[in-house]
Amino acid sequence: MTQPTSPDTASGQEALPRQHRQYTIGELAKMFEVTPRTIRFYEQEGLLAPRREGQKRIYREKDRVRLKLTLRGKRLGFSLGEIREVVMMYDAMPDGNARQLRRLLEILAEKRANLERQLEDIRLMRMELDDVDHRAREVLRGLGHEA
Amino acid sequence: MTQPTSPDTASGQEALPRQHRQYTIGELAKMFEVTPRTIRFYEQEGLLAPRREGQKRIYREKDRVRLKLTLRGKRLGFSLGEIREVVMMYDAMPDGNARQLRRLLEILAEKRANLERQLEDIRLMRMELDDVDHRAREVLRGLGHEA
DNA sequence: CAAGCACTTTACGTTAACGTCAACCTCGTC
DNA sequence: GACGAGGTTGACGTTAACGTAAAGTGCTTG
Repeated sequence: MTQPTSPDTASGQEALPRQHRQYTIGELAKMFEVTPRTIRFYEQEGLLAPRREGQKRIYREKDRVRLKLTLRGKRLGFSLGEIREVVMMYDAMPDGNARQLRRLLEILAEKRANLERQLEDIRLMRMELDDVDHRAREVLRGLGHEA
Repeated sequence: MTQPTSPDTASGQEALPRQHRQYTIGELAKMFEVTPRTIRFYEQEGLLAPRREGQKRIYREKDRVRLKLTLRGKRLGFSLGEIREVVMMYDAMPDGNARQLRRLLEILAEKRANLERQLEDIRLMRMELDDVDHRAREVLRGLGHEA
């Protein structure tokens, strides 16, 4: 278990304004607790596009943020394809045509609806966990009082 | 698109107290918008254990609830294995020994932590969606004013 | 009774998201 | 100059969660 650098307070070189900070694939990997393989895979899937220095990949702040968003999306159960849809359209926005933008708004509405349902699911599951928890504690109390 | 019966207001035979209501695999499938194959698979994975009437599976209220919880868990990104852990321990509770119960409480704590992180993720992603949404609308407004 | 429908089991196929391994560069350093 | 610690590109393996197809059972309906 090598201590991963906090992905948001990333320092290492303290004095560097994180704006210009660059990362190797291994650094990013440790930072987010994924493997380099995963990061390369995301690139292959069109989610990242780091610059190259010779053969090596060089990640900049923007790439780090993308990776962060990607992983957050994954934790929420979105597929890489879905994540790509939003992330890429976001990038293409400034010069996007109206149809593209409207399509983007549609997608966003979908995602949002999805999130709302998840919120409700979480609320319900919390209540159920509470319930199970209470019962379990009561049974435990009972066991304590006998034999 | 065959209208699925609402899984919570399930009626069909109006006058039956849902306590004793029984379901075929197809009914449950439509109700929750999954395929029979999925339901059989969940059984094979130890998440359901319907009674048999001859060869056919007969689902009772308890089974329906289990399926509902299972699907909710899935929407929250839990694996079938994780879901089974909780659901099975819940069932084993009344006669569970102390070690089992403590283990259950541990698992519940884990799940809960997971949910809390998801809540935070949702909060953050909402903000980002809001952001992208605003930008997109502004760009659209801009396009409207020219050409 | 034949047809059709819903159910059954068995078994192989598929997809997403990586893991794993081989074979290769390239740098700093001992 | 050998070496270890990083990096690189293939290419094949793996797992979860089903899909799909084949072949059979059982009811009930024209």
